[in-house]
Amino acid sequence: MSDIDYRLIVDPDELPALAGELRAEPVIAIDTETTGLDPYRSRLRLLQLATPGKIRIIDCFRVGREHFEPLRAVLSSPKPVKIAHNARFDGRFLCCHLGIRLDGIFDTYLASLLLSAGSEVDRHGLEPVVQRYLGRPLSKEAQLSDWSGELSRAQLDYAARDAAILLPLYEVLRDRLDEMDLLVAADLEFDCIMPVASIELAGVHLDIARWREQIARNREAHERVERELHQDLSAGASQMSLFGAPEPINLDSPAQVREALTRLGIELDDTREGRLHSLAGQYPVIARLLEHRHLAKCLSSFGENILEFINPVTGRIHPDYRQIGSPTGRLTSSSPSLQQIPHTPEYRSCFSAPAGRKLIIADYSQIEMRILAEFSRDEALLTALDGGADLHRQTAARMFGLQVNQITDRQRESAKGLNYGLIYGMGAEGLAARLDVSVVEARGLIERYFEAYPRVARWLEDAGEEAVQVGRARTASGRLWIFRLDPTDPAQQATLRRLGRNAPIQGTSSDLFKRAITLLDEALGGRDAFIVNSIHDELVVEAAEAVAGDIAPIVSRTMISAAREFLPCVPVEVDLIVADHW
DNA sequence: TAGAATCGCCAC
DNA sequence: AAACGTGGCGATTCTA
Repeated sequence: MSDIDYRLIVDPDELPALAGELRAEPVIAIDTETTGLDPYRSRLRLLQLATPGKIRIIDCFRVGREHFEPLRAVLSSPKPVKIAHNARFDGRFLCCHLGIRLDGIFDTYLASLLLSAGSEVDRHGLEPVVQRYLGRPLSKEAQLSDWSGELSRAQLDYAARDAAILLPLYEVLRDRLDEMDLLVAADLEFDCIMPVASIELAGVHLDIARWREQIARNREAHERVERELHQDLSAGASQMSLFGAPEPINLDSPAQVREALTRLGIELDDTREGRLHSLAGQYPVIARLLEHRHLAKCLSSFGENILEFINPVTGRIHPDYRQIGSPTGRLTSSSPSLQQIPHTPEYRSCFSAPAGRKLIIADYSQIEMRILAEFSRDEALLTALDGGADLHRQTAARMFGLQVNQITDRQRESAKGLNYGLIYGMGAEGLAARLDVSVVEARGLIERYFEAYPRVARWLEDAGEEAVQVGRARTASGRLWIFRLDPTDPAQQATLRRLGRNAPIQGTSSDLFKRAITLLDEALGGRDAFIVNSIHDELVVEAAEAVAGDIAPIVSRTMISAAREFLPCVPVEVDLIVADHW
C-alpha cells in the first residue's frame, strides 16, 4: 500500500512550517502510535496529522518534546477541528509526553457509539466503523506491532492510512449525527473527553498499609466462618467416605452449597442473597453462609487484586474509563472499577488524600428524583424537593395525609421504596417484595403515591407507553437509546415500559453529570486541584490543603450550574464535605 | 485447555 | 428484605 502520499518528519525544524499549514485548515485528523497502552510506562512514537491534501508523520523519537511548541496552538485550541478515533487514548499520551491538551475534538469512536444508540452487536473499533460507514475494509494488523524500533514501510503505511481514513469518516459521521439529532449529545461527549482523560491520568491515592490491615482482618474472619460452616454443613452429610474424612464442600460453588442445604432439609431453587436473607433468622447456618459470601466477595474483589493496579511510576491507581459505558451514557470505570468499592468506611477511607492534601467529596442530592420532577412538572414533588424536610418523609406525609412529624419509620420506608423503585419501573410485586407486604397492600401504596404526585403518575405512564409505541427514548441532551425489543411479546413489553421510564431519567443524570465534569475541569484549571474519581452522581476532587477551602464552593457551584442547564425548573442541591479520606 | 456462560454481588 | 434500571468483576462450571 505505497499509494498513500505521506512524509515522515524527523527534522524538528520542519514543525513551524507544518504548524502554519495546519492552522489554516478547518479540520485535521490526528492519530498516534505508542509503544504500549499506559502513558506513564510507554512512549509516544508517532504523531500522524492528516489533511485532505497531505499526511505528515512525526517521529517523536527523533523530534523531542521541546520542538512541539509551534504545534501547541493548533492542537490545544478549538479550531481546527481535530478528528480522532478514541481521542481519550491519544489525548492521554499528548498530555503526558508533550504537555499538550487537545481541544476541538471530534471523536469518531464516540460518534459511532452514539449512532448505534445502545446496540449490543455493533463494534466500534476503527476497522468495523470504517466498514460500517464507508463500506471499505481497513487492516489493523500493524496496530500491535513493535513501535519502538526501526519502522518498516508497512508500519508507516499503516500509520498514515489510519489517520487519513478519519477525514472521510468524519464527513459521514457528522451528517449521520445531524440526521439523527445527536449533535448536541455529541458535543457534550466531545467536551468531556479530556476531562475524563485527566481523571485517568490523575489517578487515586490509596493508603496501602490501611488496605492491607483490612485484608488481614477479613482473612481472619473468613477463615473462622469457613470452619464454622463446614461443621454446620457436614452435620447433614450422610455419605461419609469409607476411607476417612468427607470431601469438604466448596463454599464458593453455589451448586455445592445448594446440595448441602438440601441435605439439611432446606430446599431452594437458587442460593442468591435475596432468597437466603428471609431464611437467615430461621437457620443460623444461612446467616453464616451470607456472612461467608460477603467476606469472600470482599477478599476476592477488594483485596490484594486492587494493590496490583498501583502504577509503579506514579504510585497511584489509574482506572480505565469508558466514556459511554452504558446506553444511558453513564461512565463506567474498570481495572479496577472504583465505582463499586463498598460504601463502608473500612474500604472507602483507604482512599485518602496524600500528605498536605485534602479530598473534596461532592454528590448530587436526589438527582434522579429531581429529574423526574423536571420532566413531570409535578407541583407536589417540586415542592417536596425545594429544600426543607427529608423527601421520603414528605412523600409519606402526602401519601397518608399526615403532618411530616407524624410519619412513622415504616411509613417513611414505604415512601422511600416508592421514590426509588418507580424510577426503575418497579411494579406492585417488586414493591411488595421490597417492603415485605402483600401485593394488594403494595398496590394500595402505589395508588396513594400516584394520588400524592399525580403528574408523576402521568409522566411514568406516558413514558412507558411511548417506549412501547416507538421503541426508543431520549435524554435531555438528545442521547438516543433504541430498545430493539418486540412490543407484541408481553414480557418484552413490560421491559419496554420499564426502560421507557428509567432510560430518560438515568440518561439525563449522565448528561448533566458529564457537563459537571467538563465545567469543573475547566474551573479547576491552573489550580492545584483535580478530579480524581467520579461515581455516577458523586465527584471526588483532590486539592492542596491550602486551597481546599477555596475550591470547595467552586465544586458545588459548578455542579449546580451544570445541572441547571438541564433542569431549569427544579432546585438542585449538592452535598459536599472536605476530608482526609473518601 | 482456553474462552464462554452462569451465578453471585459490589456500586449508583 | 430483593426481580426493579445501569454497569464490572471474580469463581465455578460448561464447552468446543
